Amino acid sequence: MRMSQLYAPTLREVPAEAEIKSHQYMLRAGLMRKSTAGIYAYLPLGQRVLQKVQQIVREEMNAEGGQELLLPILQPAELWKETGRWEDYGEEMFKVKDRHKRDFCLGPTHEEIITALIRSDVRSYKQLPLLLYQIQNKYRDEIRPRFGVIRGREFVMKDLYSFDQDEDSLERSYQRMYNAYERIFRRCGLDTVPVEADSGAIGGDTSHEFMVLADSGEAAIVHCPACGYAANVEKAPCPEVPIEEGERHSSEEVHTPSVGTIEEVCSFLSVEPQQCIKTILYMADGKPLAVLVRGDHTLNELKLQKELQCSELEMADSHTIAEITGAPVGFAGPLNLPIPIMADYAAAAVTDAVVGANKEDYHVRHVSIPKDCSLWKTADLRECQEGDPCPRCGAGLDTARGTEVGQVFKLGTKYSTPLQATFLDQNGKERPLLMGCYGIGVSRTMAAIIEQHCDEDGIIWPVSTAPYSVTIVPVNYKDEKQRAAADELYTRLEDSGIDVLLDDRLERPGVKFKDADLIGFPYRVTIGPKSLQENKVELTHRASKAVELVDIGEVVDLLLSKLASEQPLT
RNA sequence: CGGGGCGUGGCGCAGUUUGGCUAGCGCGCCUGCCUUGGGAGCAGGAGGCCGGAGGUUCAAAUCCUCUCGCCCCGACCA
Repeated sequence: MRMSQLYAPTLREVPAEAEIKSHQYMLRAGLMRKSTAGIYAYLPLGQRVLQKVQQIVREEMNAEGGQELLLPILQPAELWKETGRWEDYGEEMFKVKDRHKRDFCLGPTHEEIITALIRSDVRSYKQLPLLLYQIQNKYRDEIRPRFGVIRGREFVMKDLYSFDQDEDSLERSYQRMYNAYERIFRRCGLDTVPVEADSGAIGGDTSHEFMVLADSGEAAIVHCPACGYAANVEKAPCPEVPIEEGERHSSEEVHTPSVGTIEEVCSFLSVEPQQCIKTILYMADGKPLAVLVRGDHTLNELKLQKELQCSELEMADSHTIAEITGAPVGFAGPLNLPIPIMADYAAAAVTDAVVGANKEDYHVRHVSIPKDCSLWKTADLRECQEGDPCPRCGAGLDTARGTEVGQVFKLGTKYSTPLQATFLDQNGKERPLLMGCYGIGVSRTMAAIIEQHCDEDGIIWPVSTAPYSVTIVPVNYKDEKQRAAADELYTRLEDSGIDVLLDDRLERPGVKFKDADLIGFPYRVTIGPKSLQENKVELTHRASKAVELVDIGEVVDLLLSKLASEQPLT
């Protein structure tokens, strides 16, 4: 490809809307443009990268026996109603109506549609295991699209669905995918960490997320430096805390005028946050409930929801809080509350606590939660945090942030049962299929690669995902000698199968160098007047900035070997 | 949805508080000259219903009302 023909509009200035590097560079390097919030058009360079990532995904999926197919994006509501997810997915689903007023959605994922597809055609254990996948656009009406393509409303995703006859077989499918994911991300040049994860709206029991560690990441994870355990904070369990016999104080009400938050209470009463108890009121399936968490802890709604087994859970509004506690927000407490009280293990063990008094501008101190409160139940309800004991080995956990690029789930029969996807086993007995699903956010992966591979000048593509591996930059394309050398080298590189871009623009060299660095081609061949007299060209490695003078006749072979050695083997 | 902010040529912004002449600046774009090893220089030029709709006024980018969009923080998620 010739740069003069390529539609790659680069920007000198950083678009105001882009906060993080990957977003800025994707816009500046001309990889994509925004259409509307969370929706992007991919320009030729971006599309090439996307295709490279997809190709890696394809190869690894195929290597594990996956078969690619293409599924509808526009999906009928009926299927989603059968699994209950028409409601469960809620506001996040793009819903549309056709001219007959029938309900459809733009598929946020494809479990329903693929299960419905295979249920009529898969009848026997002899057809199993079956691994089917698709790479296509998915739609989620995110509350807040963010970070460019990292959290878009339209995005490219690969999903593979596995169908097995028993748990052992499902476990094998799961392992194959897990291993394939490690290979895929390695080939993309990504450093990922697999973490134990909650399965959220997709469902199922076992799940791992593949995280790219980044400060800009939206997910918080904990990991153990001692044994290697790693999990999403939503998932990591916190231990039960033994209740110790503390010194018995008699509780007393204290006047705490307009002292609402934990910080205010602590400084006002000179106590530590560990001694304060947050009383949070929730509505679970319409019924009120109070939850106690220690002041230095964060409630984990996922854990709470699981413990309650409710389908709808939301914090009570200020009106409800006032009605139940008799006090404005900020003064709720567990004493004499007319609703069930659940306590996190750690909160339930506090024997000298400060709690809200259910009375405006009053708190109560020296409260023993185990003795003075009538708790309905105690459970693990808080988010794991730095320093908490590792659930496997007990060592102190570290925290980090990450962007999720892939997730694998064992779904079991969550979809096959309601959708009646069954097969006949060896004994002629009808059984539901055991399913797994395995997603990779392809467009998000592209952004994650940039996050991990960039510097002040721009992107530094790994060879495996670079839009072009090599760019040829003649310092002055008007100069006949340089032009002839550039053209010839361009042809030879193309002939040898290298993705090469010739910057034949009549721009000044600085402009071309800047663009080359910004777009991030792994190698740049500079053809300049001085070295050309000795039949040499400069070969610059984008990542290391190392420059070597190479005999023009040897460039192709040298590049071929360099490119090959940089592609991670599988 | 709650809180904050922003909509002015392709990009980045000024002008809005305190209404007033042909609405500016930098970058990019076009033409010519010149230049060619890190986003050159000179000259000329194109391009803007000031997000939209109402209103106030002799006069609105500027004031008022409504509306649409975008960005950031939070609650949700791959």
